[in-house]
This record gives sequence, C-alpha cells and structure tokens, in this order.
Amino acid sequence: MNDSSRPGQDGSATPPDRAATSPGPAQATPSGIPAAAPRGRAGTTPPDAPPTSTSVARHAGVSRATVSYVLNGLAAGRVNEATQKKVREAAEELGYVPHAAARSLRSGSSGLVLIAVPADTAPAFGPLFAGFVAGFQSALQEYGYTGVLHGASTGGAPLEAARAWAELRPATVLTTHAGSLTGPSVELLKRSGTSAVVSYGPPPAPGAHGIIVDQEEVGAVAAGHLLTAGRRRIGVVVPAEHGLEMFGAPRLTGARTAAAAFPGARILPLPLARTEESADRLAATWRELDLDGVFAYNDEYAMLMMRALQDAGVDVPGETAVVGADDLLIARLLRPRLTSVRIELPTPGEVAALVDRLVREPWTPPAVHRRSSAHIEARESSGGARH
Amino acid sequence: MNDSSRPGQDGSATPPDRAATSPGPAQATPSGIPAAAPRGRAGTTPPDAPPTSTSVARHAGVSRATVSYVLNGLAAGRVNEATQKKVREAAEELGYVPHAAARSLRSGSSGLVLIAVPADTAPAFGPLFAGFVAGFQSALQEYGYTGVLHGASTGGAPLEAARAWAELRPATVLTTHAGSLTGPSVELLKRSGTSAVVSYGPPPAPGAHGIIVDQEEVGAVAAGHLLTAGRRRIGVVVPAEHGLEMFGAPRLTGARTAAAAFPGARILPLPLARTEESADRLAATWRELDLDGVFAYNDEYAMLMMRALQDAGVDVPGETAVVGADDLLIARLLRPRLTSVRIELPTPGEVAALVDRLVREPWTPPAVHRRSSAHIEARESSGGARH
DNA sequence: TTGAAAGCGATACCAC
DNA sequence: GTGGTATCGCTTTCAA
Repeated sequence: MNDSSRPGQDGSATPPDRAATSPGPAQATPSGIPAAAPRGRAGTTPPDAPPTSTSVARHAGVSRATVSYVLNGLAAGRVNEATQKKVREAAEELGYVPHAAARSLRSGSSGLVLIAVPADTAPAFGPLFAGFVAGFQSALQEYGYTGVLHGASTGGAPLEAARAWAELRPATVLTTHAGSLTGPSVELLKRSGTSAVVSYGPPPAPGAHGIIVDQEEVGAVAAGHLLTAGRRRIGVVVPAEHGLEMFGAPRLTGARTAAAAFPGARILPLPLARTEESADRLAATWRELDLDGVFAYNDEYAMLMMRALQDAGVDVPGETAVVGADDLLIARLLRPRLTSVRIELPTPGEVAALVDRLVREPWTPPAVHRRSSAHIEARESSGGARH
Repeated sequence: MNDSSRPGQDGSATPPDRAATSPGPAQATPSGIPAAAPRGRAGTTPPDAPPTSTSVARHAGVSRATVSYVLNGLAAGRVNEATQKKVREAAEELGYVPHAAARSLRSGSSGLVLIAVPADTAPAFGPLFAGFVAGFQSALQEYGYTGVLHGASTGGAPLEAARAWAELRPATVLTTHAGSLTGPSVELLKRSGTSAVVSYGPPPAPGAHGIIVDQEEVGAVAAGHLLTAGRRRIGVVVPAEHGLEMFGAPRLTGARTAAAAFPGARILPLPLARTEESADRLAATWRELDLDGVFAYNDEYAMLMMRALQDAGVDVPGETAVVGADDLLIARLLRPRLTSVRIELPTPGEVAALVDRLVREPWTPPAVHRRSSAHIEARESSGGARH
C-alpha cells in the first residue's frame, strides 16, 4: 500500500480512488489533486493520548526498561516484587496495551501468520475451509502467533498480492491461491523476511512449501467408484463460477485418468453454474447426453444436479448415478442419500505445528508436506442397478 | 500477546504452553523454564537482510528522505525526474517493500480494520457471512484500509479479547460477538487509539456503533407467517450448538412476541443439534408435541428437520408447516420447496463507507446504523392446508 | 536492583 | 532540489 491516500493521512480518500501502486514500475504522479493539507497529529498530547510504556513508567515512578521487564515476565530476579506490583497496577489503571507494531519493529518479528485467500475465490470456500481457518487461528495462538485472514483482491497480479502481504512482515504466509503464488512472489516474500510460504491446496510455486490437496485424486476416486460399479459414460460437472477452475479442472483430469484404465469408458465435461436455471437447462438435454453416471464436483452441485434430474424424470441412481464430494451433512439428508468423496485434510493443529517448525527452522528446504487422502462414502445415489 | 514465548524470540514454545497473559492481573512468573539463551538477531547483516528504505537510498545514491518522497508520490516539484527514476529502479531491483509496522508507528495509524470473529462461533457463520467478509475486505481496500479477519479464541474473557485487538492498533474494530464487546472493552480500545468500534449483528455495547441485524424480527416474521396462515401450535428450533445462542434466543423471543398477538397461539422451543440423530429423535416424538408449524432456525436446520419429519411420516406442509431462514439455494432445491426468511443486510460497500466515515470523523457519537430487514419468501413448505 | 541510551524503519519538518 | 535529523513505542545491553 504505497499510495498517497492512506486513511488518516489526508482528508480526501474516495472509493474510486484506486490505490496508486507500488514503487516499482514507472508510475505517473498520484492521480489528480495532491490532497489537502496533510496534517499530521494535531496538537501536542490531545486530551488523552493512548498510554505508552513511558506513561506507565511515569505513573509507576520507574524507568521504561523496568516496565518492559515486568510486563514481559522477564523481571524474575531483576525487579523488586513491590516494584513489579506498582508497575502492573499502573498499567492496569491506565489501560495500557503494548503496541504490536513498535514491538515487532524492535524485535524483528511480527508473530503474524497470514492466511491469504484471494477475495474473488473466498465465497467459494465452504464450511470446511471456514472451520479450518477458525481452528488454525486457535492453534496458532497456542504457539504464540497471531493468525489473520487476509482476503484482499489484487486484480490478479501475483506480485501486487505478494507485496501487500510482505508489508505486514508476516512470519509465514499460508495461501490457497495458485495464481498468487508465483516464483517471484515467493522470492519477494522471503527477501522481505517471511520465513516460510506455504501453499494450502494447490501445488506450491518454487521456493514454497506445500500442503497439497490432491484434487485429481478426488476426481479419480469419484470416477473410479462409478466405473467400478459398471458405469461407463460419465459426466463430470465443471463449475462455471470464476475461482473454481482451480478445483474443477484437476478433478476432471483425475476422472479422465481413472477412466483410462477402463476400456470403453467415456468422460464428458459438463459446465454448470450454481443456479437452478443452469441445472434445469442441463437436465433438459440429459437423455441426449446419454450418461449413466455423473460426478457433480461437490455435494452442493450434486444436490442441484440431482434435483434437476429428478424433476426432469431421470431416475437416480437407476438411470444415472450421482456422486458428490466433501461429504457434507446434506449428502446424508438427500434422498436418495448422496454418495460422496470425503477428503481427509491435515488438521489445523498439524498445520500450525508445521508453521511453527518452519519459522524456527527457516533453513528447512521447501517441500511438499502432503497428507490428504480421498475416500468414497458410498450411499444410495450411486448404488442402484445400471441402466 | 505479552508472554515470554513469542515466536522467534526463544527456542522453546510448545502448544500446551498456554500464552501467559497480559500485564494487568497479578501473574506468576512465566510458567516453567525461562527459555534458553534468547538470542536476538544473530550475526551482523546476514547474507541478505530485508531491504529497507536506507538500502534503497544507498543503492540509488540519495538520502532516505528522497526515497520516502518518491515512493509515496510526494515528489512532485520536489525531486528531479531523473532522480525519481533512479530511486524507483533501485527499489524495484532490491525488491523493496515498505515496512507497515514502521510506517504505522511513525504515522500514528495502521490503516487496519479488524473483523473480529470469536473462533468458537466462526464455523457457525455460513456462506452469507463469508461473502460479506470477502466483499468488505475488497471495499475497504478501495478506501485504503487493510481489512483482516481476526478469529482468535479468548476463552470468553471480553477484556482479553479487546486487549489482543488493541495491540494491533486498528483504525476500526468490527465484531460479530456480543460477549466480547462489553463497555470496558470498548473503552480500552478507544483509549488505545481505535477510532470506532462497530458491532455487526448483536446490539452494541455502550460507546460502540452498531449495525444491527434484528434477530427478533427474523423470528417474528417467520412466526407471523405461520400464524397468518392459520397455524397456532408452533415449534421454534433452538440450536444446541454453542455459539448459536446469540441467534437462536432472540429468534425465539421474536416468535413469542409475534404469537402474543394471536389468541390461543402457542410457542414451543425445540432444542436441536445439527445431526441426523438429534433430528430423528425429535421427529420420533412429533405427534405427541402436536405442532402444526415449525420455524426451524435457518435453512440448514430446516432441511434437517424436514427430512426427519418426512422420514417419520409427517406430512409437510399438510400436518406441519416448516419455515427456514437465510434463503439459501437449498431452500429452493428442497421438495417441498422451503419457505424461508430472507434477511436484507447492509452491503459490504455501505459498511466500508461507514467505517471510513467513522475513522475520519471519530467524534461521531455512537449510534445504531440499522439497515436490516426481514421478508418472508413463501414457498411450498408452509403453503398447504392446515391440519 | 534500576536507569540511561541505542537503535528497529519510515516520515516530514527545516535548513542547506 | 536535497539531505540531515527528531520522532513514533518498545526492547535490551551496559553501566551505575
């Protein structure tokens, strides 16, 4: 964020005022009016300035150093017990809270772990990921880190994204987006002090660690299940939504791979938007497609698909078997019950432990710490007799 | 985060090492071993220290001041065009990224907007909220702020939470949790420089602004719909999950309020966990409960409920009408189609605009900026004839 | 046992 | 047009 319209700096930021970008590339002067009188902090010590370590020291009648020792628990055998009490009381009384920025500036590390999720894909992540993030943040906390989710949009420029993250000098960046994590991005982050960059989901860029969720395996398991059940003409739903290609494409590939082992098997990609209309349109031409099985990308799309098929008079699973993925609660609630691919992910605690290790041992060579596996959860929607 | 086990400071943090807490309350010495040799930064200037404004200046053969001017677009009429080019090239070449902490320390404002969601309730938030967060962060970015989602758990101590947030010196805190936002918490935040505290959802604590989502209205609209349709014995599902009371309770209250206007109407709370077993158990005793309508908390619980009722042979809506809330896609996919309460929320852009205004005009008195409303989206699940 | 002081990186006055 | 330099709040060594 290198623009002249930082909040609290001038008095004229407006939304359309697209942030001027970065030092690097040649850049015209900050578009438009150079902003009115950039007043710094106004008077001297307004009614009540935020309490600082200095205020606490004054209030307690000791030096700043003493305050620091006491408040950080390093006072053992250094500071008088009575003095400690005084300091703590003063801090309490003033409502003192240490200034994280000042601390990290001095100490050289921010203790921040950035969970970077590109804004445009964020809504696409389901409850599974939301749960992971929550658990991850809690786990990080146990290790002393502060995990924050950063979901800004960068218009797709990987280096811009990396720069935005790097400004915060995070100890680690864990990101879900493939595109934002190019080699140069990783390079930039590392150069600016980030000890580890971890790709969560997609395969990592050079220099980054990876916790890979093998989307191809998901597709392969789903298709394999259908194929094993005797289905041969298989449709694979590919979400039309932007930001889901990164999942949809490899799942399709996986299905194709699986089909290669079955002579006569055919895979047909089925573009589908997450709307009733789109599903109805697809279902209307179903008979022409002549498919006896469909892997519907995930449980939500599967529900959409199944509903449309049933409304169109297609029997599930008799005529066409349906398989979803993610094994959400709805899979078990649907009728017929939805067969689904369950994806085993590394737990938040494991990822937090990894992050901690990488921070403490930054020399650890980039590696893929895979630990995801996919199982089929067979239910009614794929169980019926074949066509 | 005031403990001695900050990452990168010592060499012995382990997960069970529950972060020692804060300056305030009397506190024993940091539990256990005082950590091994707390080595600061090791050698002098390791192979490549992160580039700073100074390195750029050196590299370009100018002073740090000049670098600052150029990189912040304040060089107009101050710095030679050729010099500017030199500076920008040097920055590019070194991969320089400004240090946000240093900048906020100096400028007095971090440009950070904290979206604080207590970790234990986070998984409870659905796709609606996820979408809001993503949009909000993008909108904030347009104004020059950095929106981050902070989902740490604090064991329920409001002041601890506030302290953790305050350390980051955010310009604004937007929080969804009622419990974490007590009067003293707001006080603490404001004293430490946060210009506005906004409660998103629950009614605000004293001193905080509020964007209220009137959960009672949701309950009232749902129950009102059922009552108007002639139903009189109405069950209201109250989620058993922790972290959902804040929604469940007011929705129940709203339903009760609505029922008060209909003589002979009865409201019966129905505790329900988000599992098939729980729903089946409830459905098994359905006839004894003798209910002709149920407001199932939200669409997901409604799906659970409806499935269990149908499996138990209860006709929906003939025998019992069902109403959900949130109007998700699944509402339209269910059969019978699910009647749902649609909640109109302020858009991310509107909230971002509000935040910006509050930061620039911190004197704005705390107020409730309500703009949520609930409408019924009537569908089949509540449309049938009454018992 | 406590205090003085040197920075961490960036910014913006005020002289040159 | 440029370059010193004081300063933001905090940590930590070294001296008293």
